[in-house]
Amino acid sequence: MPPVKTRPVDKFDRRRDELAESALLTLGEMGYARASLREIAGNSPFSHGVVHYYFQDKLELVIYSVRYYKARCVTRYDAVVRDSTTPDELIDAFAAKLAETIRDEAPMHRLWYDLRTQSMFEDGLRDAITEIDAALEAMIWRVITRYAELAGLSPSVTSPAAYGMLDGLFQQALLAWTTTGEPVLDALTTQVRTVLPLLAR
Amino acid sequence: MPPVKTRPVDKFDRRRDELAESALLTLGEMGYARASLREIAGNSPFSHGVVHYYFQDKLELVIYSVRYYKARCVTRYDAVVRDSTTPDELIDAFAAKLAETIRDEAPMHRLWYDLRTQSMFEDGLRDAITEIDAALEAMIWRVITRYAELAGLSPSVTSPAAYGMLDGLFQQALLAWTTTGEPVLDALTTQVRTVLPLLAR
DNA sequence: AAGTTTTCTTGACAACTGTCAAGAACGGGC
DNA sequence: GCCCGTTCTTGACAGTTGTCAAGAAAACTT
Repeated sequence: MPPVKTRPVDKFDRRRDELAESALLTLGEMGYARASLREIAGNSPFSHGVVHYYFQDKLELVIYSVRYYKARCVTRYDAVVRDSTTPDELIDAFAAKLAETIRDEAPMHRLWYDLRTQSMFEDGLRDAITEIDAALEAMIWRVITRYAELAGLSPSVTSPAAYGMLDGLFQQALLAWTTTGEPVLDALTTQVRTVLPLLAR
Repeated sequence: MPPVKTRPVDKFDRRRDELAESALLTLGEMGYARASLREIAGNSPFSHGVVHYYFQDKLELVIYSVRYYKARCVTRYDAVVRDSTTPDELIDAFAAKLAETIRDEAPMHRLWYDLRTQSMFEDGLRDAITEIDAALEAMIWRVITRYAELAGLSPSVTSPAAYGMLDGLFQQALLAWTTTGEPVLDALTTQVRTVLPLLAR
């Protein structure tokens, strides 16, 4: 029974985070299906058996890991929303951040899409994925409403629709990035500059 | 050496199609990673060993199968494009077809998204996926340009952008469909009615 | 009807998977 | 020093995987 209350409670949690960080490396490189626990542990300071000391099974590790990552993610554009003072400034900053995160964190993003897709096949993933997806939608909606506000307009689409469309563009860019590389990021930037104004009237 | 030229050339191809059809059943139900060749063969009139008589390996079977399915797919909206005489008629027919295919072929669609995502991890899938994706984009573009034409307008976004956005909405609806069921299709229909007019001006 | 080629099944292979139990190593309190 | 709970490693388990070879069955040719 690992999670006893003796000693610092977070010592245990800190190891979980450490495991999660290693797991994300491997998961982002190989994807959910091909990333075995031995491979994950191999890219960590620990041996493969330790996983079951800190997590009940592989699924719990994966869910914990993606939650651990996405927790930092959902505030990615908050500074942009806060600091922009004109519609165009917001668009440019938003588009730049989108491109930046594809460049810097592509493995994490493709892992996210992998897990989200797997959740259509595997029930155990569904709840966590649904929850994170809702947080991402809210994150995008903050950008949209702020844009509309700065432009003196109001959104022309619902929150889910705005998220769906922008997520589609982002995913498309991510896909192209893994094959084509850098140039697609300019295309993404251009697309966002064209599309965002359509989402408020 | 199976593919010899003796006898009807298509006898061989016909079996491949039959295998593909069975494979699609299992792949659509379990996803790419969890659908084993034994399971695939189990849902077919054949035994597991026959796969390697008609295909070099699992990847070739999967690629052949998804190509086999998508070949029928990329013309799905052509009748809509051809027969619609007003912008609103086109939108309604298009939205209805989108909802219909989610209802009727959800397993095939989630398989498609599964494979497209896996192509970011597995090089062997990349080429086939890229090719199919381009065909899907072209299919959507025919809808968009026809809509603009009927409305006496011209598209306000590029072909990739239009595909990315609509694909995002579709994927979102598919995801919600597997958890929520029927009601999400109305939402999709509404979204398309809102969004399509934004794509021409 | 016999022979030949195509088609399919069976059974095996090596590798890999998640899981778990037994015990070693480590840590701090006496 | 010793003890005891926590932490980690090692090695094994049962099951699954893609692949392939040997040969049975079927189809076709002559």
